[in-house]
Amino acid sequence: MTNFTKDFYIQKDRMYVATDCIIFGFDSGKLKLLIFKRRIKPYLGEWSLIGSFVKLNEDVSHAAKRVLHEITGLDNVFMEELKSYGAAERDPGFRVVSIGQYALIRISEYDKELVAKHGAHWYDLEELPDLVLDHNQMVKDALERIKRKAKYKPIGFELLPEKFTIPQLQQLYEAIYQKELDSRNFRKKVLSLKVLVKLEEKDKTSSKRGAYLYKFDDHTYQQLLQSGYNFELS
Amino acid sequence: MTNFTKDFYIQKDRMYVATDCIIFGFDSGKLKLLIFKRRIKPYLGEWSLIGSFVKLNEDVSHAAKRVLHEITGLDNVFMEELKSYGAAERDPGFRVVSIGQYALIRISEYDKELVAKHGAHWYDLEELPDLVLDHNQMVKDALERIKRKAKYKPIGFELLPEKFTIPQLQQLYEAIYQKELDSRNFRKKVLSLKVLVKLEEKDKTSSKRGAYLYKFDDHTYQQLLQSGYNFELS
DNA sequence: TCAAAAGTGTTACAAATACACCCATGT
DNA sequence: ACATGGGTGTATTTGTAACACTTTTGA
Repeated sequence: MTNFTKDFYIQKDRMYVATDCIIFGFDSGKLKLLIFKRRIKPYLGEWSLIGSFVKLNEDVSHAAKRVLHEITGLDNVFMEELKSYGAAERDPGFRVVSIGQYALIRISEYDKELVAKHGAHWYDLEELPDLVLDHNQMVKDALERIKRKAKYKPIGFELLPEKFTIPQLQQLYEAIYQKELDSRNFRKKVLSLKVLVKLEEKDKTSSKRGAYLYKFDDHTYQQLLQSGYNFELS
Repeated sequence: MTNFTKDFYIQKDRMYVATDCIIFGFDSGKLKLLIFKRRIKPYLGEWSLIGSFVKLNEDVSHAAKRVLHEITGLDNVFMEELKSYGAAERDPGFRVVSIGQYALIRISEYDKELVAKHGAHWYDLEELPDLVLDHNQMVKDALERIKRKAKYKPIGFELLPEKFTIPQLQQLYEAIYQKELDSRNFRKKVLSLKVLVKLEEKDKTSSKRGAYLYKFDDHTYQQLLQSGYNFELS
């Protein structure tokens, strides 16, 4: 690198870049969020999303995955950038630009010990406490994103166990859209998409009769995508 | 701020934060992009999006507006965050996280002298040259965003003059969706949305008969939005 | 036997698509 | 008078929304 080039960068302002994870789960018919009580200053004792500063030699997306892994023990989780939070005064400590990333995890699979160790808790979305900084706004933005995205991408399945029942799936979409759906229409539509595989097994945890379990068939879904198909579910 | 707090930040990595603007226009039935030939190192002489480093005391969104104003003379332009580009090695000079922002401008309104002064040019989207760094990817991502967004938000009007004809509007949507639309169906649908005001004037630049000019009625649109309306145009 | 959730079809309505001709005007 | 783009209507298909009863089974 020439001196000229070096000068070009050297005179600019450098700042912290962080990433905050908005981690969603789904349990007992409700959307949940994983937040934690901060054990260090600043904001000791306050509720916060899970985040981290991005290291100089680390991709932003990697930082988010690292954080998520540290706290849940999970890898290969659905995670996507939400947006950046770049107001100059958002963090009174020092200038920090944060990249919000939302993750959808199967709530049954996370490492409970690890979560407890970090002082993290699953909260009902409706009963969220105040979070530090602009973290409540991040949650709100993430929810809206999920609501919209669920209409054209099968992201719902990321929140369910690998095997799930149609009523569970419906509950999930009702939680996301925050409105009730007609079970006949929902079943008709979701099955017409042809991306569910019906299993022989039944799940009897929520009824005596039991409901058939299904699996999401990602392979078929990918084929549909390539043939110009547009997933849609409302 | 306590010493503890200071320490908390001080030991972290600081990096440059930049913003790059993907500036779209629409002219002669085609989508255009405003790019410029760099006049300073690094990448002297190469084509690039317009961008800037974010200053320590400046909102990220403000930096983007500043850049856009510097180069086009325009304020109050539709601009929205696209996503961040945060790969560790994306800029070989030094670690730079860039926030991509896309803007839709009325191509008739920009300051031509200013644009020329900065070495900027409007390029047909299909004939874009290679751009520096990951800028081509940014353009691709922005186009996809616009394609999707145009289906549920009336962003198209940001690219047209205040007064426009239905055929112009259709051409625009054909350029965005990259497919031809049926003029009868298009007209029917767009008029059914009730957000266009028909004027008495005609535009005769593209036909002898002339086509009626319309204006977008943002007031009515805002009312529709609040009553739970969902703009849709395909 | 009864309570509780699972599963199933049909009809009415709305929206999307496909499709072809006349109109107005400047040259 | 003719070439060019502007403007209009209808029929068909497709998808969405509304709606109620029977089935299964554990307690």
